[in-house]
Amino acid sequence: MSSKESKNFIELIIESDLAEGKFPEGIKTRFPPEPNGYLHIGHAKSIVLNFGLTQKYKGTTNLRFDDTNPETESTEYVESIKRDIKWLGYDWEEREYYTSDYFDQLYDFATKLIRGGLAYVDDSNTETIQSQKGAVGQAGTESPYRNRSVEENLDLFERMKAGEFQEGSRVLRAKIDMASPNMHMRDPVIYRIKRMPHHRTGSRWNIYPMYDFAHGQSDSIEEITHSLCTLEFENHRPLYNWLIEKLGIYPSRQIEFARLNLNYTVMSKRKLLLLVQKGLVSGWDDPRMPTISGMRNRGYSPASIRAFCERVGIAKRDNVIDMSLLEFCVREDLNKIADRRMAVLDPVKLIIENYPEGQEEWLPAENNPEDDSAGSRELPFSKELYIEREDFMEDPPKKFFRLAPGRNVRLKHAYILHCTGFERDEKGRLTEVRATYYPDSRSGSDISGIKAKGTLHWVSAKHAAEGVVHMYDRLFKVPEPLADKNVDFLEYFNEESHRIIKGVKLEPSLTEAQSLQPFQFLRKGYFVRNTIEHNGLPVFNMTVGLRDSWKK
RNA sequence: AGACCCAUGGUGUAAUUGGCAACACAGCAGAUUUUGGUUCUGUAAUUCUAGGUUCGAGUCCUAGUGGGUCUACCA
Repeated sequence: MSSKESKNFIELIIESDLAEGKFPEGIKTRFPPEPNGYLHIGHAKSIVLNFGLTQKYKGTTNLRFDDTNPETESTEYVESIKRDIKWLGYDWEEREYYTSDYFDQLYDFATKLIRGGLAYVDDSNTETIQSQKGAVGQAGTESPYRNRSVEENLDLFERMKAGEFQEGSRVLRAKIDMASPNMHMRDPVIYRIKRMPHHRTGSRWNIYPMYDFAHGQSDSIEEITHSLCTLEFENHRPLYNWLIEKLGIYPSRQIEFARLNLNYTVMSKRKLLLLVQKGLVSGWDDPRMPTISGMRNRGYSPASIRAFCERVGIAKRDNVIDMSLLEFCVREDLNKIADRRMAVLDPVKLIIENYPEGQEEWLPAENNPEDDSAGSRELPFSKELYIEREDFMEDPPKKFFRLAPGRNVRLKHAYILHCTGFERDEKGRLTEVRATYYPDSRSGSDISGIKAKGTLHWVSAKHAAEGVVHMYDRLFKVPEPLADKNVDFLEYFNEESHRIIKGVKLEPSLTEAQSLQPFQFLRKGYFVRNTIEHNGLPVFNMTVGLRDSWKK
């Protein structure tokens, strides 16, 4: 593929493992989402990493739903997650697993710990357990229930499972070290009572394992060789390893990397949820959201997201990626695959004075200059056209290449024009531009010898289709809305992040566009057909603008 | 201020593991262009600080500084 052969630290670890002959059967990774929300670009980084690694080296990646908290999880999320992963272009084949499928094994693991004197049932309430936890620089105190007999613990745990106790009345704790400088080792809770139906196991269970007693064990059950997670789990690793060691199960290895942050947006599920709940966005799949579903509606291609995730790299230091890198990746891909079309977003009438009344001709136009196989289409041309309001200036600066009195300009795929005049209404608003055309300057057969500095896009007034365009901008007004802990990030919400433009003039072929089909609107940017219409009119979402090196 | 982790141009990520600090994005300048797009060329800008080891340190050691994570019956 590319010539750069630089490896990230995880690849280095894997290569060294492989060199030692550790995994003759190949490596195994997993992508372990909790089905309690939608996937975002940060998850995409993890998906691309996990699946990418097993594609590059030999191996397999499991999809595992980490569903140990029935309170927040649902099959609706399971479905959306599966859809997003597939859309990104990854296939977990038959390896679709659920932590809830391991509940029996996990229960056995817990009893094994109890029998080994390494876990105990604690009758203390939440507050007591919290206060006994101690503080960062100071040891905790041991629970009075810490030294119950194995028999009593077994009996109590069995009855917790049987549903004999109320929620919150008892927990199972690992017996480790209340004085450990690592808070996670101070007798962590590993099972809690929850009388609540689970999306897969129904009401079969009254107790559910905690993350620390489910994730690592599931990795082990699946014989995951490299369990990749984000930095905040670094402090959990000693516990992860302790449990594997005491249980004597497959030694999966946890490796942490820095999560993805993007400027001008937020990445946490909780904060994204807040935007939805406050009605600041239309939903999880709003095109402004950094969710996979939002980006899909925005028109980002799977290939561009994958390319982006590969370019950001994998390391352990906190990072904030420039939105411009994402936009670059999107343009890079769309430039190659998006058919060109013409659409006038802010139309003003252009009259070609010397073009015969009633005449029309159909001009050939290539669909994509970057791809000959994309073919061409025909564009209707006539005496009255629409051009972009901003493409005319009465008194232009020297570097303005567009229409102005007395100036020439090329109409893309058509003729060269000479601007002869314009009209404004009483409020000074431009209502019409007038010009003459050079009949022998037609694109492809230009023998006029006239040169024009600029080229404009246009749409024939008579043939134009009407449409609606949704313009999008960054979600927040500042690069790092979370940087100042004294300011609520919602205060930085960009009220102008969504703008609806009506009365857009579209070239006729655009009415046949497929839902989510990407286009480049010439000189404007990349757009996709929205999945829904607006009063019967086609709607297009702006994905990203074209790079614009014309600064005034 | 207990433990753990991190520190390389504006932003990210590399550096054959101790041997001339590079790649991408962004910026700037120019060429090409029937999209002010694409493409191409050029350009500026980098090893947190102080010691130490070494012929040689971005890399190893010590201390400091700065930042992150951790005290949920969430994951």
